[in-house]
Amino acid sequence: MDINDIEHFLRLHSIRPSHHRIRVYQYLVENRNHPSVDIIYQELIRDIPTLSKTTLYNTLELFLEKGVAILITIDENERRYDADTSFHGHFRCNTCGQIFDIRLHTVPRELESMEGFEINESHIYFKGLCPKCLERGNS
Amino acid sequence: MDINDIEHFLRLHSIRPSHHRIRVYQYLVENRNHPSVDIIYQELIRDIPTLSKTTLYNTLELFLEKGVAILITIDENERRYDADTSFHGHFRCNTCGQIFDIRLHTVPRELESMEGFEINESHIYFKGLCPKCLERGNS
DNA sequence: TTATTTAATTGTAACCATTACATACTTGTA
DNA sequence: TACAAGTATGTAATGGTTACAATTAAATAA
Repeated sequence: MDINDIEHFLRLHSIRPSHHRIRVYQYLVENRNHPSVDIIYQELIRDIPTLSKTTLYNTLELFLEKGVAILITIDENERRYDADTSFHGHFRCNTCGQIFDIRLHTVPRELESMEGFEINESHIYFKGLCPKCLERGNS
Repeated sequence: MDINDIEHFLRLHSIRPSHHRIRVYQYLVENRNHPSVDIIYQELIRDIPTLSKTTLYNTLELFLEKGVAILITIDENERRYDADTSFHGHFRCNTCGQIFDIRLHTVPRELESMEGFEINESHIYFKGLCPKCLERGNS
């Protein structure tokens, strides 16, 4: 996704495409690693030495509001973000901490017990051990 | 659930039933409100004036390890606990903050894309507006 | 029961992600 | 160019959680 596309995309979602916002969104799109604020910060600060963490928090909060990113709370300690807003699940390895996307076949429609509720977000989280860490632990 | 039953239950899960542990577990069982640490603390401190928050954190961490409670991370700001360890979903109202249990019919078995993973926990979270807040907002 | 060992609890301080807020800077528009 | 509105910055505060050393309680054996 090139800069112009990102600019256009952000505008489409009524987000003014400032330099920083473009860079943050670009990072999210190109790195599907469900990064924490600190990971994004450490990565971008190398190119944008004046970047502040408050700006990151503001920008990410704006992305959530405008619906171009989602918040993942699978980690108890810090928030993680994902530019893939389509419905999918996540798996976190309890050893290495990595977060994997899980393609979901059966979209949960538990509407029976949820009449009268307005559902805006659905999240499915799995936790356990990823193949690499499993292998490492067995050897 | 009376004190002796709780004591026995904790022992069964290799948890030494100290006074505080019994009280904490009793609170969790009798109050299915998915409390935060602070809520439990405010409630128990009235009866146990010497209770410390560190003890609460230690106790709840032990409960998680031993599998007699689960951690709910549906709230971005604080951890919540549930003595109901059977598989069920949760709904959080974005207005009043209340957390509801959701009975799930279709247990997610997304095993296709998850071969090689060891799954220890599954969580399903919904967020939106509860009936009461919806009604209040419309009037 | 008493002595002894081990485990549980406490209180304080530290930690760290997140937020508040006032200031400074950019950008868009006339 | 000048103005207004929107963005970004840095510092300090907030608040949930953790580390740790000291104290207290519980379990076991003599």
